[in-house]
Amino acid sequence: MKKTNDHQKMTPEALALVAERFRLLGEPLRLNILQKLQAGEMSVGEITEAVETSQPNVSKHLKMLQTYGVVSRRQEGNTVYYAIADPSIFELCDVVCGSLQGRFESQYNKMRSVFG
Amino acid sequence: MKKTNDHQKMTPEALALVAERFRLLGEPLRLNILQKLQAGEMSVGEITEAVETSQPNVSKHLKMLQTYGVVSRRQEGNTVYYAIADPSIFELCDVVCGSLQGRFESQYNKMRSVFG
DNA sequence: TAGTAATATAGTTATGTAGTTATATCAATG
DNA sequence: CATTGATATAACTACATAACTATATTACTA
Repeated sequence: MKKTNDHQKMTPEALALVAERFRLLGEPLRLNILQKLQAGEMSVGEITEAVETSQPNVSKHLKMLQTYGVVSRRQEGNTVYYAIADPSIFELCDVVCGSLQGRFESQYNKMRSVFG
Repeated sequence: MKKTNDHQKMTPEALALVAERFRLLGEPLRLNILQKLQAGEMSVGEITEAVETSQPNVSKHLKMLQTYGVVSRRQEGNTVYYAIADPSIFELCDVVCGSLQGRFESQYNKMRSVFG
């Protein structure tokens, strides 16, 4: 695992692709769907039941996620199963969670140093 | 460094916070600004010159980035300097870049296996 | 082949936000 | 204290998109 850190050389196109990926993950419902899928493959119906919105809405977001290669689609008879295709998204979530946690902790410590 | 993988237990609020962070990074101009700042602290004027848009637009995005704790703000006389406050964003970019690269490579290999 | 179930698409509305121009704030300087 | 320079805010426009309802597609089944 080597560090790259050569972002200075990112072309505008590459930058747009990265932004696109972030924007894809920047919707609570999509994150929610991905989170449910982390336990394993699910049908559209199951997903619709798990997250609380309409089935067409779920289908729309699933389509986006598939278009960008984040989930895979498998049809079996009448029902369609989606699954995580790119597990790196969970790595991303972990990093963000860590960052947010650190942020809240530092705010907490500031409060402690004032009140404690 | 331990693996968490307990996303099942994420509350809707936490999920919204994570999505918010992704959305913040999901704008090419903001990513561009952050990329420029990776070299070190810069004034608003310098940033405006580096990325190509109006100064008010830059100020607006800088404000968002600061609000969410991604950059810090330091005023010296008339000019204001911004700097990266949360380097984890570059880690995020690295992960995304790796994922995208893998995706293109696999498509490339598919093409090769068809045409080659 | 008619009917039903599962998923996808179309069309619409409402909301968010990126970018622009004009203006305000604020600090230095004459 | 008027002016200039640096940054921030306000008001606006244009566009993207999330969610909804209605409908279409597709596969199974009686």
